[in-house]
Formats: sequence, structure tokens, C-alpha cells
Amino acid sequence: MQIGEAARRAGLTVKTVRYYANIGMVTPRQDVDTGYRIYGEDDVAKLQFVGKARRFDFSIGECRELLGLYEDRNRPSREVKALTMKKVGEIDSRLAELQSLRDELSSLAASCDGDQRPDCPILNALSGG
Amino acid sequence: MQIGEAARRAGLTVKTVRYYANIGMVTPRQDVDTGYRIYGEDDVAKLQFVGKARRFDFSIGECRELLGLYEDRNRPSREVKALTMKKVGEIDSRLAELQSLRDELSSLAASCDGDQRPDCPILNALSGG
DNA sequence: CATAGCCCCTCCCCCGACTGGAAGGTAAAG
DNA sequence: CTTTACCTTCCAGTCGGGGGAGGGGCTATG
Repeated sequence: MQIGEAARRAGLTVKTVRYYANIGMVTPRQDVDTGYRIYGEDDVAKLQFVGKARRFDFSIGECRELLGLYEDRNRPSREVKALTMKKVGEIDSRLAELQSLRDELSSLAASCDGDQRPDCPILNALSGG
Repeated sequence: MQIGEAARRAGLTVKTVRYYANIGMVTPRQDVDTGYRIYGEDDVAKLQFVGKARRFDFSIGECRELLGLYEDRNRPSREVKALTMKKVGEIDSRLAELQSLRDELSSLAASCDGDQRPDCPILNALSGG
């Protein structure tokens, strides 16, 4: 199939799929005459795999790594699990960070009258060290 | 003072402070002879303001907006509160998104034995639509 | 006097992960 | 034959800076 259908079936944009081909992540066959990229079912599977991993916040490098493990029929699942757990840890950190940010901002908002007067605790807090 | 001290006192890198000068966010005086940027106390206050707002996940554009409100002695605090509430909403969305991501990933990891066998639920889940 | 160690400057390229658009080839339908 | 909908490559831009080259300048020490 052509890139358009492959992209549609993988839930990605054509631009993104072309980008993945360019960086050597998912490399389709190429029509010698037209220069069109030709995707097979296996390519679509890989695109779906990468798409989902990206939505799971894996970086391109990590996707490449996962894809390597995915394609290697003899890989130990230990490596995959380790990578996943590492990612979970990172998400936990980011969650904690965002949560404290949210609390701080929302208490600032609560302490602000939000009226016409120029005195605003939010700006005061921001301007204080 | 010179850019180095201003950056140190604002908790930013020199590169960042120079960048803020270039984009017109915090514009110091300039020594005619040496070309050095000269920062005053007011500039340091603005840098601190922007630095904290950035750590609060406000974008450069939003910082510019907040800084405008900060510098305008007659602005209604309503505008500031609205901007803050909007940001809190965005953080809430991102939190929910990250949380579901985390749950999905961690349950995948839990279902994976992590041994030598090539069968891995994580990869199976990723490759499934 | 030379050297070392800082501080400052501008300039340009680099990152990730794409996205947008220009300019042009290809294929199928009317 | 023309229109439409694909596809191609290539270049530039996004955001928020970071890295480093190449240069000027100040002070302190040998």
C-alpha cells in the first residue's frame, strides 16, 4: 500500500511516517519507477507499535530500542520490562512535579480577588524571589 | 551589574538571560564602549519573575503577557487570575493524561515476568492496535 | 613583559519530533 | 485534455534555549 493508507491505518500523519522512514525507524520498500514508498502489513504493524510507544512517552531512541527488541525473536523480556519500569519512574517524577506546581498555582489563584484592583497576590508571589 | 551576576541572582544561566534580552523580554541598558549589558535591580526582579513563571510552566508568550501585567501599575488582577486559572486547567489535563499513561504502563510491567523467555506482554500490547 | 584565568561579546549550528509549504512527478477519473 | 488526489524531495520553521568558535578585555601573578 502507499504511504497514505499506511499512515491512516497506523493513526499517524503522512509527514510523521515519512519522517520515520527518513530516520531509519520504519523503512518501507521503494518503487523503482515512481519513487513511491510501498508499505506492507509488517510495516504497518511496526508503525502502530511505534505510534503507541510514542503515545506512551517513549522517545524516538527508546522506540528504536523497543522496536529492536520487538523484532528480535530471541530477546529476553527482562530488557523490555526494565525499560518500561524506568519509564514509569520518570512519569512518577513528572507527576509529582506537576502536582506541586498545580497546588501552588491554584492556591495563588484562590488568594487573588480577581477584581479591578491592581493588587494581586499572584504577581506578588511571582516577583518575590 | 554585569550579566553574570544578574543571572546568578535570578537563578538563570547567562545564555538564558542573553536570550531573554534578544527576544525583548528583559532588556538591560548597554555600555556604549564595551557593548556589555548592564542590569539594574529592576531588571533582576523581572528576571526572577520570568524565571519563576517559567518554572510554573508558563510559556514565553505567557511570561511576556504576565510581565506586561506586572509592569502595568493599573491593571486589574482579574486578568492575572484568569491566566493562572487557565494554566491550572491545562496542568489538570496533563496530569490526567500522564496518570492514565502511568497506570497502563505499570500494569503492563506487572503482567510481564521479566525473565528470559521471549514472550512479553508489554510488546504484545504495543503491537496490538 | 608575558601568561593565565576570568568575564564579556556576536554568530552560527544543534537538539527532538515533527509540521508547513513550495515545486514538481504520477495515476486515475471524467 | 484537464482536474483531482496522490506522491516525491528539499528547505525552513517551531520552542527554549545549549554548545562552542573566535574575539576583546580586565586583573593578577610569575
